[in-house]
Parts: sequence; C-alpha cells; structure tokens
Amino acid sequence: MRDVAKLAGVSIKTVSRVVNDEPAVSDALKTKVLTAAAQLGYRPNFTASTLRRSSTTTRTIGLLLKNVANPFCAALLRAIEDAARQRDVMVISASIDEDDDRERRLSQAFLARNVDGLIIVPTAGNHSYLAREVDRGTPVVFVDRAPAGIDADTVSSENVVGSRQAMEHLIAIGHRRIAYIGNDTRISTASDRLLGYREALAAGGLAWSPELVITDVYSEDIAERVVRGLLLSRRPPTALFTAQNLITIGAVRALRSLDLHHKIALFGFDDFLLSDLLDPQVAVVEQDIYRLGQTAATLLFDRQEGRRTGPGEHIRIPTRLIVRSSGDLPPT
Amino acid sequence: MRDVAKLAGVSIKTVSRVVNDEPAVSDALKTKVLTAAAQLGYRPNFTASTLRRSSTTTRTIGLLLKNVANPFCAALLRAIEDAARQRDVMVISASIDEDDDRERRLSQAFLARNVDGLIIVPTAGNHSYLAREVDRGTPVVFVDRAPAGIDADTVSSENVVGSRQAMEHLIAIGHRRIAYIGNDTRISTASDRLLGYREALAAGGLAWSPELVITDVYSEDIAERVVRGLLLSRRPPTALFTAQNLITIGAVRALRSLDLHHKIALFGFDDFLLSDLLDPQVAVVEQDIYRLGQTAATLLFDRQEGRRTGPGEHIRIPTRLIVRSSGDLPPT
DNA sequence: TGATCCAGTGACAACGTTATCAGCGTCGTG
DNA sequence: CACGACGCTGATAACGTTGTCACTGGATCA
Repeated sequence: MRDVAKLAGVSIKTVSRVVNDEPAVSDALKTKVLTAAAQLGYRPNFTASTLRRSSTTTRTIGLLLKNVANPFCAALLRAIEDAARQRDVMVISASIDEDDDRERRLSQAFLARNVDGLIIVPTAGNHSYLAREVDRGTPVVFVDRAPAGIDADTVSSENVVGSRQAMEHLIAIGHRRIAYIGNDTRISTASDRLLGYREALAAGGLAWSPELVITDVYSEDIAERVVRGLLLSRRPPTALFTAQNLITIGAVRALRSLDLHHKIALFGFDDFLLSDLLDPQVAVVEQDIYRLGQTAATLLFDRQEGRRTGPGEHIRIPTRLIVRSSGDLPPT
Repeated sequence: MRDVAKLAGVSIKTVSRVVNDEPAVSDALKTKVLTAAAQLGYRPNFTASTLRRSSTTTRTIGLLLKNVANPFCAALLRAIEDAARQRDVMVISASIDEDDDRERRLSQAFLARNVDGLIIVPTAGNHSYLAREVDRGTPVVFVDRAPAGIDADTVSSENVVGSRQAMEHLIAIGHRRIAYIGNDTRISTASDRLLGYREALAAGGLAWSPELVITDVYSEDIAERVVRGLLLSRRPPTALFTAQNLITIGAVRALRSLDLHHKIALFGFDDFLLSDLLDPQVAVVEQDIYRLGQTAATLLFDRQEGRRTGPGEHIRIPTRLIVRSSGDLPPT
C-alpha cells in the first residue's frame, strides 16, 4: 500500500480510500491509484484490514461436522456455504470423527481465528466449554443434534415424529416384531428417534422387546454385523427400522448377504443417493438437509447482526415419509 | 492482552511470552499470567499475531471444488483436510459450480485472506489470472483436471490408461459398438478419458462411430436423457462407457427405465457408494481419491516451505479396474 | 574483588490497514 | 469583503500482537 501510494504520488490514506471505494476522491487521483495498484499487483490485506476496522468481523464462519465425507454432512456444508456466500462470508470446515477432544481443539482453533460464528454438529460430550464464547457474543448454532451443558440455538429434524410415522407405517401393514438399530443414545438425535420408535410401539399396543433394540452402532460395518446377528437369531424381527443413513446401508448389505431383502421389511432414517435404485427400493424418512443448513446459517447471522438475542431457539425441520417397496413388505 | 498484563502485574510482552510458551519466563510469573488470562477469559488473537509475525503464514489453505455435495469432491476435501490437520492448518472451501467467474472471485477472496496456498479443481476456463500469485510465491495446485493458460502443479488420475483398460475389457468380451458418454471435452479429464476410449477402439481395430460419442453431459438428468436416446436409436450400442460418476448413475437410471440393465453392458469412471449393491453391480474404474487429495496437499506444502521450486509438476495417480457384473454382460 | 555472563523482564517499534481530525483551497452568501 | 461551508487530501494514531534490544540483579569465574 505504501508502495502504491508512493508510485501514485499520494498518501496511503488516499489509496485506502480508493480500494475501499469511499466517496470523496477525485477521479484523477482514483485512476492514478488504480493504475499504480495494477502495475504493482497490489492486493489488499484482508487480515490487517479487519484488525484495524472497528467492526471486528472477519466474514468467516466455522463449521464442525462429523465427517465431510458423509453425504449428510456434505449436503449440510453445501447449504451453509450457499447461505454464507449470499453475505459474502467464507466457511472453514473440519471433521470431528465423533471425537470430543478434537471438537474442543478445533473450536478453539476456529475461535482463535476470530470466526464470526460457529455451526457445530456436536459429539455426545459436554459443550459447556463454549459458554464463555456465547456469553461474549460469538454466535454458536448446533445442527442435527442438541448439545449438552449449554443453552444455544439448535436446528434439527423432527426426529420423534419422523420415526414414529415410519413405525406407524410398518405397524399398519401388520408388523409386530420390528427391530430398532441406531446410534449412541447419548446423542439427542438417536434418543429422539428411539423415542419415536417407542411411542409408536405403545400406540400400536405392541410390546417393547429389548432384544430387538440395538444402539451404539456407529459404522456401516458394525450395522451390517449386528443386523446379521438379529436376522440369524432364534426369533428374528419381520421388519427393521434403521435410525441413520450408514446404518441403513449396513442393513441393506446384511439383508442381501442372507438373501432376505425381499422378505424382511426395512425403513431407514435419512435418504441416500441411489436408495431408489436398489432392489427393493429402500423406504426412508427424508430429512430436508438443505433447509437444516440454511436455517442454521440464518440463526447464526441473525444473532451476529443483533437481530435476535436472548435464550437459544430450538427449531425443528419437518421430515417427509418416502414409502418405497422395502417399507411395504408384509410380515412373513 | 493489555488487561491480562495489568491484572498479572507484568508487561504485555511477558504475557505474549507465556501464551506462546517461550522459554525464559519464571514459573511464578507464568502461573500468575495464566491465572489472570483464565480469569479474564483471554483468547489470543490469531489475526493480529500473524500480522505481526515475520513469517506471514496464516496456517490456512483455500480449496475450490466443483461442488462439495458431489461425493468425489467431498472425499477430496476430507483427504486434504486430513493432510492439513497434521500440519495444524485449516481449510477454507467453496463450491464453484463450474462457473469461471465465481472461481476467479473466490480465488481472489481467498488470496485477500492471505491463504498460504490454493488447491483448485479448475473449471474449463483460463487460469492465467493466477500467474501473478504463483510468481509471487503463493503455491497453487490443481487437482483432477489440468488448468489452462498457466504452469502449475497438477495431480490427476491416470485417465487415459484407466478408460483404455475399461474399454479393453469390454472389447475383449466381444463388444463392437460401445458408446462413450462424457463431460465437456475442454476439461482435460474428459478429453483424456475420451482419448483412452479412442485408443482402445483403435487398438481393437474398431471403427470410430461419431453417433456413439456424446460429450458435454454435465448432469445426471442429462445423462439419463441422452442414454435413453442412444438406447432407443436405430442402431443402439451393446455397451456403455460413462466417463464420470453422475453420468454413470444417469445411465443406470436410463437402463432401468428401459429394462435393459441386464442386456446392455456398463462401465463407469469413478466408483460410487452402493455401486456394488445395484443389480447388476456396476463395473467401474476406481480412482484413489484419498491419494489425489493427499498428494495435492503434499505438493502444496512442499512448495510453501521451499522444499520444491521450479516449474509445475504433473503427477498421475493410478486407477484400478473393478470389474463387476455390469461390465461382464456380453453383447446381444 | 571485579569482570563477565545469563536468566528474566520490559519499553518500544513495527506488521498493513483504517478512523480521526486537521488543513487546504474554492465557492457561495450576506 | 469576510466568513462559513464544503470537497478533497494527508498526518497521525491505533487495532493486538511479536521482534528487537536494552536493562536489571544475581551467579560465576579468574
């Protein structure tokens, strides 16, 4: 900037005015500065600029995901990126891999970079370590799952309703032994989906059979193994309700491997690419991932810009039941 | 920092020393500073720190992708993120959606934020606008596709070899009319894959039939439509070679809709989730996406840290032929 | 005993930018 | 003609931090 000023024969303040498009600069000087800048290949230093500027906004937000390679997370990132782009804001993202400690470290790293806000798909751990930041005014929004130990904005799907509807469908076509396969129930999403399962059982007058409920499944491989175990057990279920996308896929693999995919009904939570090209097509509770992301971003920016204050809001995004043939297989 | 210094009764320089874990601070002062910092909730300002520090590295790199929601891109991001994490570097990413202009704008935005380097999955346009940055020492690495109008490090799959091998397989089992469906050939990746197709035809003594070669297909929907068109034409092909993941999926849909999926052979470039659960299982040329990403990151950091200089390197990552049943359907 | 050294500490300038305010000339107005 | 208003410009300080260097006091050595 100093060099540009020297070359153009003006003060650095005038250069600053030109690059920021402030009014009150004569056209003559403006063109002189612009030519000088172009000649020297001058590029404004955004870092220094935000340091000096009164508003300490970096136009950058941080996003912590389970794992970007998971299609759900990738779709979420895309939605948030789109919302951010509209406001000329950049997104830094990182994968947590369900590791509490890494989540904390990454949050700190993002905050040290002065992000304007944080969107987090939280682990099952405690999040009180963020309380101070929230108090200080850095907006933090949780997506997909509710955090523990802190009050903050949260956006998630209608997990209870969604899974209850799926279960109601299975019950309506006659299933009486429906297995539940899901995540660690310390994760709010998983416990909500389990709650929906439970509610539907109760409403349908069905017994709760502990041997049909499997939790703490956190990968496709494990899902495949436990589903095989279930199907090979003495009294196997006639239908499966899988509470997460990778678990559903694991279940599909298990059913295939035992050649039961046309006999045992399957309903999954969260749609996935090609679910409609499998045989049978897989019935799912579809989440509106784009809306989840957009809503989270809106909450964040609303808080950041002071349009909203006070305690955390908890928004639930409706799901949609997509009944495909795997959900219509009758009990055998 | 000033407040912490005041509370601890030391100079700000000492606070700086403590937070940076520099030696030569007595334990007594260190604990005093740390307590003061904790009490005030002090958090170092990374922005100011990098501004002042001699090495102007921000420990942040920029990644420009086609679209994070595309599984290929998401996997790439994950690989790069992992490589960056090892070096305590953050990744800012953004989706270009094949828009030249947006690519340029996003590059500028990243550079203004002083990223230490840029990894780009480039559009078909010209990239000479980055030459000045490269000259100035900001490493830029291109992945998946070669850029136009600039010499820089590039990492991509063995596209020619990969597609030639797939074609050789189809030819070996007797196919004589094999269609090619691919992207815009201004994209190096697409033209390389077309070249492999062409080479295999020539090597197999087969004629080049323009009506069997369709390019400029850029979405799943379009792929489905053009493949239907091909299959319904007067002299349809007996096998399809689809040069990109979404195109392959579009082709699967087209084959299904015409109930030809057990009659027409299919080979795709780039594997995708569930390809092995479809009926028939889809044969593909698998790319080592993780290695693509890791290699790109390594090239970038090597340049940044001065371990490598000079003209751009062009690295090709081998592909692997995965012959599944769709690739073994004989000609009818 | 005096010179030397070293660990520990702080004052100050600087990174690249923008906010503030003062200065300058020109113009219109009473 | 005096005066204020206004449009344009620049000098300077400041943002939060770290590099540089100088200082202090006590330990070590010949």
